[in-house]
Amino acid sequence: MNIQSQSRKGRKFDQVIDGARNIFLSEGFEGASVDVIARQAGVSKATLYSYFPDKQALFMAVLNQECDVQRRAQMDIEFLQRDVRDALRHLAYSMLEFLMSDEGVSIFRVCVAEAQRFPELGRAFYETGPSTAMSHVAGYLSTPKVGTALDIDDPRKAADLFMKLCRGDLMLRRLLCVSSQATHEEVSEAADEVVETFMARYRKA
Amino acid sequence: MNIQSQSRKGRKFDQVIDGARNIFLSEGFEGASVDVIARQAGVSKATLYSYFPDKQALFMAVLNQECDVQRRAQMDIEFLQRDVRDALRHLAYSMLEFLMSDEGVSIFRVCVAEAQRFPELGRAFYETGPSTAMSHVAGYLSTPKVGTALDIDDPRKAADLFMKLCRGDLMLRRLLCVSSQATHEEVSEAADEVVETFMARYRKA
DNA sequence: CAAAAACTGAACTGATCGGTTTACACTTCC
DNA sequence: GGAAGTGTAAACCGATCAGTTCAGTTTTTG
Repeated sequence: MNIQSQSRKGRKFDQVIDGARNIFLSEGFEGASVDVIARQAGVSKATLYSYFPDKQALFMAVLNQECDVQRRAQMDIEFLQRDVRDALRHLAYSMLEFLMSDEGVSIFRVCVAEAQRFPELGRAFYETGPSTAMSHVAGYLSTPKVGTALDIDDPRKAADLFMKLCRGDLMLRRLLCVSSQATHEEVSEAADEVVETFMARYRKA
Repeated sequence: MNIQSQSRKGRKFDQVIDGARNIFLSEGFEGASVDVIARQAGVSKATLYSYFPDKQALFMAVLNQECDVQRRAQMDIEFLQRDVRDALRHLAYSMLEFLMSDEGVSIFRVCVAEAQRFPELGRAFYETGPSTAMSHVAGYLSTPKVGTALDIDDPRKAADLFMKLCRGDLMLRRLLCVSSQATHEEVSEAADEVVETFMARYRKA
């Protein structure tokens, strides 16, 4: 796929990352064995170790890439044009869709689990994920258009509220494997509730 | 301490549980070695295995006990008497104090991390922890006294909102080891914000 | 086509894992 | 004081772990 990585790092680099992601995200760091990763990647263990000095480096490489994915998956631009309520609804919906997806849940789970063991990891995840998402939301909430509809004094605090509203019981149940993937209806309903509460908090006096 | 467990299960039962809790909560299931647990507990490995058939049973025993602690740590009763705003503030503060404590963070971290590997665990934690807490809050929000101050149609949904408001950026940063334990001022300020937003959402029309 | 580079499979190392066994010591209680 | 019950330390087991080595095969490249 990636020409640069193929020429610089060998033909099977992407395979290794993909296999490692699958295993790490479902088994965690300690739970994932290098032999299993190599088998899943369709690659010999020697090849794997020609790319990465050790298991920990491979782990960090996988999660750094996942953080980038997360960052790139952020909001489309055209929603800015819409009516404020519609824009917020769209924002809440797409955020919930990501948070509730298999990938979103897995990344979060692993990062929380290993944050103590790998201090850089927790910080990197927080900054590329929740923190930049919050900044984007705060940026949108600072636009004049939003100012005409809502009375927001502290956009960062307001953005924090918006994110909080997205992380409700639905997500908690997902994280703890109490319920499986939510339906689109549930997500949509949750998004409605997010917007309703948010606008109630910041409506013009 | 516990006479029953001493007589039934041997003198060092509580030591084993305590040591195991320390190690499991900081290292996770896979990361914790039985030898280290035994050393931490000040007990021989043979003794440990005379109490528990295997590592997994010990793990579940520790976390079942922790779930009980969590349940018992729930709200005092006398706050019901107060002014609604004060009561909610007290509720938010004590909930935040627990969520942000070393113990609260550790339990949550481990349960999220191992929920996939131990399906019963995630459910048990959810039900003894967040779910019963939410029920208690919902119960309070259904009282006539609250009804005079707020216009709540769906107490469970309102309780979910209340919990959501408690799990904000502050807790996320704690979970991901971005920042260490919060000051009482930060917690107190966060509790104020919880109440303000909650009452704005459900104030009488 | 030939040399260089990438990859393979399998054997291997030394360490650690969960769990068992053994031979011995300390309490407790009749 | 002598069992019976409880705990200990350390050796031990087979399995698995992360990581290395190597002789040989495949792919790329010029």
